[in-house]
Amino acid sequence: MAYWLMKSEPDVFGIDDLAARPNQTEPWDGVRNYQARNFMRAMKIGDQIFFYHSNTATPGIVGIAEVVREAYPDHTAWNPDSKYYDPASTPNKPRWDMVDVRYVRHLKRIIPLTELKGLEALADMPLVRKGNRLSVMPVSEAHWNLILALEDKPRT
DNA sequence: GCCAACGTTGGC
DNA sequence: GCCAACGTTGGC
Repeated sequence: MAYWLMKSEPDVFGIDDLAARPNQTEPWDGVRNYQARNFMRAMKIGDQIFFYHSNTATPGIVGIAEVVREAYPDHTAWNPDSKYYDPASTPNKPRWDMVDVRYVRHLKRIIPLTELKGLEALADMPLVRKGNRLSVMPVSEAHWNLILALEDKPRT
């Protein structure tokens, strides 16, 4: 089993929105970056995901989700009315994929980006590197466990 | 709202 | 294939 981190803007679709969906499940559509898409293609059912809130007052990891359907074509790319429309993608030759993710739980507290940046052990995590804009990224098992342990610790 | 960093596009 | 211009991300 692998671990991932996926970013979303809470004003658009936050973890509370995921928890409120039927079956607490939602297709992760709208990814229009090749690197992020390729990571989604590598996801397997049961993989665990850190749900990250970006573009908000306190960006950080807020909860956990899991993969319940592996990569399949993102049909929003074919819809001219969608803000994710990409005329280069067609049903015969889909360019973009998505996965379905299901809510698992909120973390006991938000783990803010500022706190993650302060941890030497996470220095090589793409998330904390300057200028990183990847919206989907792998998380090593060591990092996953380290970050999970933070939710029971008071902020340092 | 600003703007640094980065990915993509398209002219040549 | 290069690279300038442009658009987007996302922290602050």
